[in-house]
Amino acid sequence: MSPLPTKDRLLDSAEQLFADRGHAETSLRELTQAAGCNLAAVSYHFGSKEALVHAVIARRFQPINEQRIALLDALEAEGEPRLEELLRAFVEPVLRPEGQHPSEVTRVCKLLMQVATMNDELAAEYKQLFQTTCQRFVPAFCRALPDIEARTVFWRITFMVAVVAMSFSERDRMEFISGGSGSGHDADEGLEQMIAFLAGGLRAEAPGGAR
Amino acid sequence: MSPLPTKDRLLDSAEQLFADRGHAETSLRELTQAAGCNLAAVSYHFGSKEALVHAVIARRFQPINEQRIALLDALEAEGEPRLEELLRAFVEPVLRPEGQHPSEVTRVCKLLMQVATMNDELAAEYKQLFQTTCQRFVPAFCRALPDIEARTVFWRITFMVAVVAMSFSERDRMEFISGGSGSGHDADEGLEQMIAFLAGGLRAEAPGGAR
DNA sequence: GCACAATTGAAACGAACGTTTGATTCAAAC
DNA sequence: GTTTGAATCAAACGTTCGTTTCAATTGTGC
Repeated sequence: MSPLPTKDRLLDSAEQLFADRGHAETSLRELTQAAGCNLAAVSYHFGSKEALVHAVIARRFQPINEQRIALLDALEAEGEPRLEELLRAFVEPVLRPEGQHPSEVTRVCKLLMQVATMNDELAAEYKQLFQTTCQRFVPAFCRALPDIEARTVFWRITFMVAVVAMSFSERDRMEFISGGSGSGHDADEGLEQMIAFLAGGLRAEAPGGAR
Repeated sequence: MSPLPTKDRLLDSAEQLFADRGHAETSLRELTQAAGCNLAAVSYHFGSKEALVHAVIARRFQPINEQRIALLDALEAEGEPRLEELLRAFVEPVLRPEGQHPSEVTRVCKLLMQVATMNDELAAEYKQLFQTTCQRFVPAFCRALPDIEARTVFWRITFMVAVVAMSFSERDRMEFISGGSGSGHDADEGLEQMIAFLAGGLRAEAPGGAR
């Protein structure tokens, strides 16, 4: 009937439900029912609900950051990367992850948002998954923007993180914004639009000069 | 002892706790204890926990959007506003709300994020609070960016919304990004940095041309 | 065919949840 | 001084939660 083992079905159902309504509002009973397995399977395979949450998050975020680092390595092997190349290496693993269906992008971005919103002691553990990415990309962005002082670059990377995490966390936000006349369902177009937007923002005239 | 009436103390404590860990993970027992009142006070003054959540959100978001519309009215009374002026009218009510302590900015942005993450049928009700703002600002941004086609402007407004809602939702994100060497605790500087970044992104060369 | 470990199943556990109840307090109106 | 209505309180309600238990089932090496 179900080709996947119980552990994977649990991860899949949990990801879906956690992204849709948050882990706090998802009970193990509806989760295990969606996965087609017994309630006790969560304790058996993961130990606790909290451990399942962690497994769901790590399963998605680790590959994203590994892919980011790999792309950055490839870029830096050929010299100093241009800003747009850096942006592509940073954004593409989220918006066009390898071997993954585009319909999963919204789900992953919802998880990203929820982790960013967390304030528990748990959150620190999840955010550590992004530490290496930060340590590698922040200096690279600074080098790609030599005319902009570091403090301004830090601000703008903060803004960039918000764009990457939140823009695709809801399929219909662009439809709401445009009043129904435009929908942002094309992930490839969204990627190019996002890179262009971020490049413009990162390279913008420093505040004070622009007024 | 406590100068504020129970209803207001409940709203204040609820806002604080909802922002910190989310409404689903906040029990009415700890909430009423923080507010220094009885457990039944929530039912008495609001009817239900859900109604309290709604009251907390509406109390912050309604003034923000009213202030946005008022600023936009003032701008358009003097002709066609420039892009930076539009941005200021859109961002300032969030980052520098009138008669409010700057320490509350983070709290409000956390609420903004959580509403953006919601997928319940409730969420639609909350997002309706932003409908008028959308209907007024989106055409204004399109007029301020005559060289950029509407579809691209819609994408970029989506990105802008992410920046405004999420960038200040955590006090220490910039510190994490900068590796500890920079902190984004100055709301005034953040406002100017954000406007400059958004202006650059909104005016950027259209995707495809920039490659 | 048998022993054995891994996995699944139904049922129950205590704890915590949102809500309701009914008595009590308290200040203003008459 | 009495009445009245709003506000607060402690206590209990039924439900749902995550977790545990232990028997039943399954698959595998011998």
